[in-house]
Amino acid sequence: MGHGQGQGQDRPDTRTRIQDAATVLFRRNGYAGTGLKQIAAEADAPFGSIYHFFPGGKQQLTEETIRTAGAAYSRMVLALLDSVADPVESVTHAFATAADDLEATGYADACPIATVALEVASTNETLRIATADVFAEWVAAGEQWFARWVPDPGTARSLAQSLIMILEGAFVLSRAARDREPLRAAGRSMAALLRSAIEEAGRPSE
Amino acid sequence: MGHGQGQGQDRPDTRTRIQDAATVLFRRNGYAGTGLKQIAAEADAPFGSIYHFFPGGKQQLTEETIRTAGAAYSRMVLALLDSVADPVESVTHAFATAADDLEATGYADACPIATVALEVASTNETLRIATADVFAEWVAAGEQWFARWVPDPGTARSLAQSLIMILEGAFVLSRAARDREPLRAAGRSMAALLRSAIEEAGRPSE
DNA sequence: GTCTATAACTGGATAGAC
DNA sequence: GTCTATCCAGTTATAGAC
Repeated sequence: MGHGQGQGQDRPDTRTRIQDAATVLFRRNGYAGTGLKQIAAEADAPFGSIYHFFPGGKQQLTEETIRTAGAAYSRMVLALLDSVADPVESVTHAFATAADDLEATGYADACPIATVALEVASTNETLRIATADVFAEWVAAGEQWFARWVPDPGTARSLAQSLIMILEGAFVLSRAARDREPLRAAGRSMAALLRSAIEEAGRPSE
Repeated sequence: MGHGQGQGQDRPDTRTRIQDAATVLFRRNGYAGTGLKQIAAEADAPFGSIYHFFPGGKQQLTEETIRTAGAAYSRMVLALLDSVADPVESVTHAFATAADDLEATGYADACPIATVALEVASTNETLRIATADVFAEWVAAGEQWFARWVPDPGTARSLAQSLIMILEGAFVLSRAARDREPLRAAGRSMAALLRSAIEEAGRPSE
């Protein structure tokens, strides 16, 4: 090993730890509910390091967190959807997994950006656009995924939007009730929606 | 006119103004993002009146706001659903109205409790339960409404949950993008879901 | 019951030592 | 680059005059 960024301990660098801590805290406590001092403590980093790595302060840290966590979440969900061959079973399995994961984390780890998205929608234009960009990427990725089984692009897009929306809404209800049932019901509805769309595509001459 | 609560001006009493202001501000800026001083200013009430009428402070004010606004929103949506005879058209019309209302308010006035619900789900047990109670009442009311057209109670309940979830998720995406399209897509999906359920109920012997 | 002043604390942001 | 001390505006909450 040379010198420089060798840490002896096997942990990420300060900048990464700050961003990871911010991701966790924003997801659980929201934007206004999370303090920079709290982030520094959770990251085990000195307070000043936040402004060293993120000169734009809380807004810059939050924007990078939204975009990074949003992209990571998209990859995670797509990998989950690709782990099952049949599309309807795949959607059902994805919602069931989300329900179990949510319960396993004490109903804390749902969507990484939804709380912040609602908080900033009317209060911070820069962050609002960041959340909008993330959702737009999710819809585009979902549209590509559904296009494998539903030829009409408009239908595929509508299915992708619906999956994201019903998942987001289910997260709200499941977290509030501390109950997996809403997420499971969401999975059943999304499966039904996809099944109908595939059937519809099977008989185009109507 | 006698004496006592005659105000000369025709405006609600102080307590009501405080609660109304809190409803508006929580909906737009969230729980942590709204200060009591801001609420007092918006209500045109002295700061001390908040603690006079709500001795439990911010938490008590928020809890009463969640429950009151939640019940009012439920009545509003049900009245909207009852304004059209055909159930599928009714659902479509309700989502279209929500989309237009959201756009008309600068994408600010969506669900009155969703932002707060996500913020408090992991941080304040009293408020988390208040939001859960409101959502449970919404599901129960929706179940009764769908039961008029779908005999199976489980299906009616699932439809009610799905409507609320897809509406909540659509609010998140529409507010983030400042675009009515997600809410419109949500309306189409919910209409499709209901149509399938009604058809299913029409041929019970399968 | 109305309203003001202030206490006690936490927020984001900055300056500057090392 | 790391870390501490501090500033000032903001928060919730309370005390007490009127």
